[in-house]
Amino acid sequence: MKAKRVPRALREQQMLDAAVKVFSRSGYHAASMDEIAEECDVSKPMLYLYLGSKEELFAACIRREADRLIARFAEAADPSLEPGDQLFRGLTAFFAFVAEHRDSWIVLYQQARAQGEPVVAEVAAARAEVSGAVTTLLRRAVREVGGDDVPGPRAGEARPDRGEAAAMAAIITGAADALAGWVLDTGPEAAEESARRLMSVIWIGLEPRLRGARYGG
Amino acid sequence: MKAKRVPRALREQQMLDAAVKVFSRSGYHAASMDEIAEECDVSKPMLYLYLGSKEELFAACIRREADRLIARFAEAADPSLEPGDQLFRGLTAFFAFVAEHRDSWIVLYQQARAQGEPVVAEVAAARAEVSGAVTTLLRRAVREVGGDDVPGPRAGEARPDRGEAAAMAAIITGAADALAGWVLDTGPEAAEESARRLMSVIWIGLEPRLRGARYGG
Amino acid sequence: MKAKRVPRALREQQMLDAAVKVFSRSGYHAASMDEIAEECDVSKPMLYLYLGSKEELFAACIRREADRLIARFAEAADPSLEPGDQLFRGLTAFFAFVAEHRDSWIVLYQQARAQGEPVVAEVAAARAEVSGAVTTLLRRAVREVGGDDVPGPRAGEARPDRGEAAAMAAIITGAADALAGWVLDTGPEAAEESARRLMSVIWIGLEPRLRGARYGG
Amino acid sequence: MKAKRVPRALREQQMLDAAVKVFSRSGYHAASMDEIAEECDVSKPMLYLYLGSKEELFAACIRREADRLIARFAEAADPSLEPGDQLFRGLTAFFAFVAEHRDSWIVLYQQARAQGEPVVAEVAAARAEVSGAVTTLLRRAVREVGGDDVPGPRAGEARPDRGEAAAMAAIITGAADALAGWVLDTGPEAAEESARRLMSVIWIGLEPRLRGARYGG
DNA sequence: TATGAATGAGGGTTCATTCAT
DNA sequence: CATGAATGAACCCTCATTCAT
Repeated sequence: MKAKRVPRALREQQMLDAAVKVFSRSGYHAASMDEIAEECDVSKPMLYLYLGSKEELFAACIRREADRLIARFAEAADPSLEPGDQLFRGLTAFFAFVAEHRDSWIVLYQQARAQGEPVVAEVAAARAEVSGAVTTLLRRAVREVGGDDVPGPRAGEARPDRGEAAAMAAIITGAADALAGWVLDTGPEAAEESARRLMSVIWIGLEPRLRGARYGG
Repeated sequence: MKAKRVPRALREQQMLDAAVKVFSRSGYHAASMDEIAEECDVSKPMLYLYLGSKEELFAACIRREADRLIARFAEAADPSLEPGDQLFRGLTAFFAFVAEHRDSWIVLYQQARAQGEPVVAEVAAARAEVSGAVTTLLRRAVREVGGDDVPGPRAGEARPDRGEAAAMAAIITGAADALAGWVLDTGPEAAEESARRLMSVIWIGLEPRLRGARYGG
Repeated sequence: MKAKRVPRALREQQMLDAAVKVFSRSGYHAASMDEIAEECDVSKPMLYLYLGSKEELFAACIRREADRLIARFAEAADPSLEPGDQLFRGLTAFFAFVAEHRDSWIVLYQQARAQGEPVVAEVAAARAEVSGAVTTLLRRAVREVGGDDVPGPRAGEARPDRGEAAAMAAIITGAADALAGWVLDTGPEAAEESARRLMSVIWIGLEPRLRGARYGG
Repeated sequence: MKAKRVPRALREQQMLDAAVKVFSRSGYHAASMDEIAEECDVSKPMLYLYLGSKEELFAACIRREADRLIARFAEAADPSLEPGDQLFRGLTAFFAFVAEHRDSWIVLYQQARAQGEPVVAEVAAARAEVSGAVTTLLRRAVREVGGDDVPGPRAGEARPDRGEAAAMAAIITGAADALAGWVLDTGPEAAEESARRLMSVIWIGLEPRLRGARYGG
């Protein structure tokens, strides 16, 4: 109860920790500033002094956790590897992150996606960054595999275009997201195992796809 | 002010329509009963008289929309077809539903997943029903493809077990979910096209997978 | 559900019955017109058509039950008896009434006394009528016992004046009231027994009092 | 608008003061939290922050006022006195309390008795404590007067039993209650005068009664 | 005679946010 | 650096009451 003097930088981290915990537990709207303040043993005025407002606080959470996640993914997906391995390692890092930072992931993916208006922007940006990394990876894969420039899929030609890379990235991140949720609900398993599960479904199909193969040929 | 007499059964549908619209726009918590009442030109007491409470109203929305979606999917995924076609038609129906009932889908998938506690159950149930249909489909596919009984993947054997069918269903619905979101953000395209996109990624890989092939050998 | 045509006079009684039941159960404010309408299987508009408003409905209840109670008391307290017997019989009738018409009594005494403003008048009037009967009885007793005219108690003289008769009536009705409540809480006993209990406390003291004896005198 | 800083302990008392005033004026149900908040120049959230809810606020009022009343009574009814004096002094204290704390008494006795369900418990408990004090006093009186053990009144024997002591306590408190109301309605008089009035009716009869005399015996 | 459909108004409760210390 | 005290604004819900049939 007696508030020990704590330097600002540290306090802010404690606040973000508490906020992530509470946001993940109750969702953005249902979470209350009282709850968060209590969780980190600080009075509400401090919260406002340091983080500005509920919305800004939430945005700060999103930013910090997204940065952490992206760092993990980027670090693992060494660009010197070939695309398949890159993706596999990246996904492994992702599942490891989810297991370690359960709350962070819940806020990023489950809670955040939903809200109306004010909050959406932050999360959309964070998510875009993540799937942007995957998109980049896929584009490189296409180039390496196919060689020449890539026309759209609609015109009858086979190889995927830029837009389609984004669609695939959406599919992959969505699938990873869902699988992470499934693992969290079902019981833990090694991050590598989850990554392999996912790769087994998508990559075997994705590789030929990158060469132009399509379902319904 | 208006007070046009409308029979109960009809009014309830109007109310659900309005509620779906508002919930999809603002999310469960941010949506207010006033907003919903205004949206369907009815006073709040009528909402409460017919639908009971905000929570019950939300549950009724979820139920109605989930039933619609499941009906569409089930109707399309004719069990007499072979598994690949079944899934393709089912997904096509799904994407068509999302395009037609944008709000319904948003409530079911985007808004619903997030909330803390009270609402989650309804949505979880609805989602379970959907991915349950896919799981069933995959199990049948495994049987048809593999012939004999199916051991687990952890023990070193190759073919996916029952739990893994659920994981795959999660992956597929998650991927479909994400792709639907991408289509909604990016601009419309034919439902068949989206389904083909998705099948191109997952089915080409899934079929060998059903026979026991795995990534990373 | 199908409303059988019922003549107005009868319906009104049914409504009052239901209202008494509900008012006694929940109190004036907490009772809702819906509850009452449902209790007597009639639609709310009928309630309003016949009884006017919640307040009027309550007043009608009070009036009817108070009249019943007063009739019982008056009938029993035969003025040809001597005062002690008169009171004893009156009280016996009162306790019998309470036992038979539990709800009526609760509304009259427990619920009714409390409310703020609008309702109070009706109840005050009814109660005044009851204790008025007792006051009359006591005045006659004083006359019979004492003979001559009665000065006030403040001037040093002994015999009770008119005001004091009212005070005594208040004491007696209050005591009867409390004892009735006690009996209701504790378990039933014969009305005569209750009356005797009460008389044993008050009358033995009251009789000398009527002659001018006082405590601390 | 005002926002004068007042320490919590004090504010709580102000709130209880205001609440007692308003509850006594309008009754539990009819009283609104807005009214109470306005009465003590505080915003509603403060009320809720400090006292929890309307029900808890009411309970707190009851508790505080009941404690005050009981303290007054107990302090006056010095157990070293003989029973009659004890009761006389206790009643005097009671009537003094009623005159001084009109609202408190109204809440305790008039308003509180009535309500449906939630509130009843608190008041019942408080009232039980009061008449418990009287019961104790009567029991001691019985012992002092009668000497030996006390059988029930139903079996033909004369002296009152334990249950009957409670009945008598109910009678006495009910009578005091009623007389207090009468005094409040009629105009003030000295507390001693009221107590003497009441003793004159009940004690002269009660004393013989304690020895076994009965009406109609 | 009888009712399903409808509402204005208000009550209890909570929340994000800010002073004054 | 830190907080207890305070509030405007909403939100969910319910009620007494009335049309239109």
